[in-house]
Amino acid sequence: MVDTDGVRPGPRRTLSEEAILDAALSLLAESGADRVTIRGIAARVGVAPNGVYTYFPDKAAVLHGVVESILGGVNHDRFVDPSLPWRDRIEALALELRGELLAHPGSVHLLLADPMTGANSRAVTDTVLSILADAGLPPEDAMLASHLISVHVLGSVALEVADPRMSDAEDRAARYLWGLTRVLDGLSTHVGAR
Amino acid sequence: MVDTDGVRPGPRRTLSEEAILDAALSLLAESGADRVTIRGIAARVGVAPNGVYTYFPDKAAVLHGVVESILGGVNHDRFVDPSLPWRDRIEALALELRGELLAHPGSVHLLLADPMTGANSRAVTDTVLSILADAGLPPEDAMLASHLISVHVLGSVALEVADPRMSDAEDRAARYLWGLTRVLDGLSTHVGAR
DNA sequence: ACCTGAACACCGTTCAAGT
DNA sequence: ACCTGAACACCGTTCAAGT
Repeated sequence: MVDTDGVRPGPRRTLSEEAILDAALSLLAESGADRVTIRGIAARVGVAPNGVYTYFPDKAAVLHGVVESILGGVNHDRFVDPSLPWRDRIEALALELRGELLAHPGSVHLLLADPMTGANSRAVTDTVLSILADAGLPPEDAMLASHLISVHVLGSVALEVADPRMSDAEDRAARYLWGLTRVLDGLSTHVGAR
Repeated sequence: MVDTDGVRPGPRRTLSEEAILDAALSLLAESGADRVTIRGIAARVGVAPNGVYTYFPDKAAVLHGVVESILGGVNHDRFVDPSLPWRDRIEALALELRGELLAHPGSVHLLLADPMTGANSRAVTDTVLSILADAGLPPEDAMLASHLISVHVLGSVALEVADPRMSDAEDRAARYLWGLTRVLDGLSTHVGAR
């Protein structure tokens, strides 16, 4: 899950990349995105503030690792079965991603600010692209459709996290699905007219 | 445009809410969202760092004002003509909003983090709702559709600003329109099936 | 190679004081 | 009422030093 190549024993390596990311994730879950701080992480893993820089070059790299770690929790096997209708597969993946992002409030904003440049991010995109290819979309349209789905997932969750006005969780889930259905309808029309 | 009620003369009011917001906007345009700083604004308008707090209670209020100021630049008159096809009107408004947001890089993230709680934000939403009502959508569906369109506009621009991989501006605009067309197709299907 | 103490250049915000 | 100086409690990051 986590990139750990280049790790060679030095004098007492008390930590690991993963330990730092775990600390960052728990900070994210407990206190929100703006409390994910190099100094907070260092305190949680029991090291001086600058000790973190042995494992990551800067804060952006840590946040990148956090995003990758979250996206690593997605199990792709459940969406690759090509015998299922492509819309059901996209819908299931979109629901899974929403759940993963909502489980870590603040992670959406990290993804929106530093998008899609990691191995696990690409893996999700590749899964979407393969489903769309199964649906009969030519590669160029599949790219556009994949981007559209990313926009919907990330945009929806970002607004959902930020806006406390719609208090009922079930209503928010229904709204998410309603929008996703419109998007998939629009894509279906395009597939039918290809 | 800017909320200026409650302004009464005191001993030498050297500034105004608007002057502070203008400073914030220029900072946003020049240096990006994370450089929009209370201290930076204060320096630009020639006041001590805490002088800003005479005009705004905290930084969040300043950012809120910035968002409102940006959204105040949208001229709604061009989208209210009900004789035009509703899809064209939504499309024109969505393009206008994208332009406004791209003109101030970083503003999207402000909107995604503090959404829709100001007068100008509501004005944009109301315009969308009235267009959708003209299209024949019942109020409940119009709310869902309006939210879907917000998600698309904000999500698209956020990813566009953050991701420098697609370098050609024309390609990015085409991608935006492609996605918007799918969304509007999905809504058209729903309108037709009502 | 790894970790630390100390420092640098920043933040947002508060508070007492001056006018 | 408005503005300031000073301070508080933070940031990310660097650098020289210790092991």
